[in-house]
Amino acid sequence: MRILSKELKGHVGKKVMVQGWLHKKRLLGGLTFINVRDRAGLVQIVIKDKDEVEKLRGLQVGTVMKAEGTAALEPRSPGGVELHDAVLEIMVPVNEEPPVEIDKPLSHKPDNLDTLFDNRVIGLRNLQEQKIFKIRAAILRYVREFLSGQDFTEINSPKLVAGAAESGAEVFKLDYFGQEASLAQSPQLYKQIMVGVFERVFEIAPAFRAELSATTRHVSEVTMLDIEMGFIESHEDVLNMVQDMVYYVLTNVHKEYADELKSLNAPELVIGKKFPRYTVAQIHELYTKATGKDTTAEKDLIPDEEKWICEYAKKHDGSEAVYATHFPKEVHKFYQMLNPEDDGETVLAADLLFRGVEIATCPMREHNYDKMIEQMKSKGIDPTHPGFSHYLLAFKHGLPPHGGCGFGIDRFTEKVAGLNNIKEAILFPRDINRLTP
RNA sequence: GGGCUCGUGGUGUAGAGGCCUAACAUGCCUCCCUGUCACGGAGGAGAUCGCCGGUUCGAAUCCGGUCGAGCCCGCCA
Repeated sequence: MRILSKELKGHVGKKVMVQGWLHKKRLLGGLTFINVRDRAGLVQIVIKDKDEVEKLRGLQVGTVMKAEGTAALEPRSPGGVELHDAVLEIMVPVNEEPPVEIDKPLSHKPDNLDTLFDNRVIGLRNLQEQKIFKIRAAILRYVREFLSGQDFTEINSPKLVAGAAESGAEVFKLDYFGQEASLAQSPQLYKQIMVGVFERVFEIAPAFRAELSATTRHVSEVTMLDIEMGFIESHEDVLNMVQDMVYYVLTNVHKEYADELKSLNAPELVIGKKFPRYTVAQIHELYTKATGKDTTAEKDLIPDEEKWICEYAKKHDGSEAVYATHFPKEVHKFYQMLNPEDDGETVLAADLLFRGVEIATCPMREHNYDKMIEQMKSKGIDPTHPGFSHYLLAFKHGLPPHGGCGFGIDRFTEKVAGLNNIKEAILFPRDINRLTP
């Protein structure tokens, strides 16, 4: 029976068998140490028998192998336990040396990202790379845990959709059996429709953006966490729900993956249960005063302001997460609710910023059918388009006040792990000039 | 779409007109080594310096073009 590297200490003195990939060889003459990697980590195997060592001659890192030996307590061993008197069996010999090294950190310098991704298939076996994606998986696990605990139902909406675009982003067009279709750039319309079914829904899925953006925070295929919640009393309910979720995820991930985050040089987490909130106008004002660069005429936040306000909130409020609220109506989407408190000058939408980038947009939706039609028309959108007619049907037949968020999992993982480029947090990133591997 | 920057063995870097017959680290190969954990030691293979053209007695190095990549802005999330 196979046991895992982490289970070795429970079998001290017993004969055990491990399987995994050859990770490292250290030949000291009469004594050989090898590390074998399995899904739980590394196991050190000590070999004295010359014939056993000889089995590894010419074989490279990545060789799939089996080792049977005695688990022995050994304080000089990395994990305190190691395998002695091992008999090796090569399951899949590997003769080619790996294109990148897997036992020391790979370069994440901007100039080397191309090589990093070209060699991604093997590079992901690197223990440091693995940590990033273990953390990403934990983020998703805690998101699901939190939302399930709040009675949200996880849904899957179609990614092949009829032409219409629900936001300003460019879409990938494709031929759908002769009909014009596109890849979904957001599940926005479907998650709102599903509020009419389950009240509270969320989806974790790819969204496709055909923007010609080449920055450290844009990719063509993103993983979005989309949440929508019905029967809210105010925009505050949305902001609080997302805030509580982010707090839950961050604190748990930092507890479970403290060692990994440290070894990735991720920054210390600075956060409280309540995230500070600043209006867009306040941010413009504070930024202009602090930097001398006048942004008060801007509608949206400029990237440098997003960075700046996060630094400010970290120092001033002890929080690396901060809400930018009260976006001017000029940047609003037709499905977002205008703020009744200022006659619709601003929109009930807020951006969640974390460590300098926008992580999520958290608006309240317009749920009144007639107002929706009106807002669509004012944005030049045809409500009778097949991409919208079904959507509007849900409103006609009753949607409660609702709101939610579109939350970028890739950006969030990037920032949690202390990375500098969204692509480093994606297994196989897609951007304007990368479609492989 | 606009601006700026970078392409040197598999990988990461140094070299910035002649010292380059291109250096260092790591990885790989051979040998030595019984507690390594970035093992150590000795030796070896591996790059026409992205590509094309130009300037020059002489180009990895300067210039032009081209291809590839990165970063910022815009757009967007």
